[in-house]
Amino acid sequence: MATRARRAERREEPLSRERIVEAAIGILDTVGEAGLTFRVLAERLATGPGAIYWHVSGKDELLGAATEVVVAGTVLGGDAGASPQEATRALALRLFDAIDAHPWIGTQLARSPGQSPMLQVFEQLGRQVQALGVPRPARFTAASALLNYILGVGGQNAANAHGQESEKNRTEFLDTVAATWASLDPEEYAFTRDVAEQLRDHDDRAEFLAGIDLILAGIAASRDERRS
Amino acid sequence: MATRARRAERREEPLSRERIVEAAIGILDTVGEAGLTFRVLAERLATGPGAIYWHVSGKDELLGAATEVVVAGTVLGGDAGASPQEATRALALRLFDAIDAHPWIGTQLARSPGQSPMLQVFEQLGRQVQALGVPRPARFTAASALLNYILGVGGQNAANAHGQESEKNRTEFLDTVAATWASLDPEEYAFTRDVAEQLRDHDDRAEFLAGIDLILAGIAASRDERRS
DNA sequence: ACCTGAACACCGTTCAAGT
DNA sequence: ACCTGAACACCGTTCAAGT
Repeated sequence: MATRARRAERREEPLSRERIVEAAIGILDTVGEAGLTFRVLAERLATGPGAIYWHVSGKDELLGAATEVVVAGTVLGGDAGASPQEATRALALRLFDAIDAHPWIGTQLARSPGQSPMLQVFEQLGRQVQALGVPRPARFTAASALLNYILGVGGQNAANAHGQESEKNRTEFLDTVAATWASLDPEEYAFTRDVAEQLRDHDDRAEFLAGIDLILAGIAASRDERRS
Repeated sequence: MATRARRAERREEPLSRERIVEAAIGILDTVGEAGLTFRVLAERLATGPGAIYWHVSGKDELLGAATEVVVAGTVLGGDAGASPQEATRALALRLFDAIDAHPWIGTQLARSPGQSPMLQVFEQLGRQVQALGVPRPARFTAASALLNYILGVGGQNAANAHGQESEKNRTEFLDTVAATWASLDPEEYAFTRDVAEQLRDHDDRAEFLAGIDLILAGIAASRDERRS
């Protein structure tokens, strides 16, 4: 019996790059990066592992394609009437939320240097930097600083495996970290101990945004200094 | 014949956590992260894979320990007479160079959230932030911004697999990227195309430092704003 | 053209057996 | 206490064979 006929019987669509990437995203979001296996993916798609290789060259491309889909969906769509500062903050927050919802892109974004997903982010950041009035030679540095900061936070979020959904686990987690920090060697970790207390009512999102604002302030300061 | 006697005959030291971590660093530096295998590591140590598990709980701990050794060696040792700005820049540069020499710590640093290596960096950055005169409640944000930026750049350096040692390959690589950027869709990638030319004489280290300066400028601006 | 699934060449990790 | 190395349970990827 032909494959097509069997699929039709089970009311399944034929295999396609798009369906494969979609299924991969589903697995990544639910089971995490370590859970994405060609065998698991093949099972979910009701086929064998080899079939996937007809549509996708390997795991790297698959992860890249998955990242591209998610990033493309979050990078665009800013408010047209917003100021450059507001637009930058909004873009950064959209990326933060995307990484929060799909922690694996935090790892993946950093791994695709000149690749499409990172370039998409860089492009949008660069446009805002330009709109901020940064002179041409300083734009690359400003956009890169924003990008690298976002990538850094993204990597942290991915590493922290934000899997602990509930708010309770969240505060529990922060309490544990705060307690650990407070118990560090007083001489070796004087600063860390000193700020440990602040960690208990810590809002990742707000903290992320505060970092963006710091860089934006630096951009503004450098720009104004040049003018005078 | 006892193991000890055999080792003595071959003039080998006995296995130890320290020797294992040292050997792992050697492999990581030469063959890269993918080249570090328990079988390869065991061969280099003239033993079986299982022996390593007596001294180290697993691969994660091994990578963590290797990162800790390298980071501990680079985080300390700043000039005592330097200003906080200079000290911050020097610390950041030391980290940049360490990541450049051992690209794998770029990946690894990001993966150890509350772990020792990251905390060591955070602590040193925090001390400089404090020395910069940043008020207490703003210190955490400032230190985090610096840290996340450094982690972001580190991840990029690791991804770019700076393996291409020679200077020639370096400029060749930049030329290729610049050419790729210049050929992007003019509407979709207007900004990236515009800055592509700057990429040809691009100094990673200087660019990294410029980003640090941007954040330092932001920190100074925020601090002074609060004062007035 | 597209799919199947056994097979290959690897992993990290375990563990009975040795010294 | 420490080491050995075969064995286990996985990987990503390939490929002859099918439809």
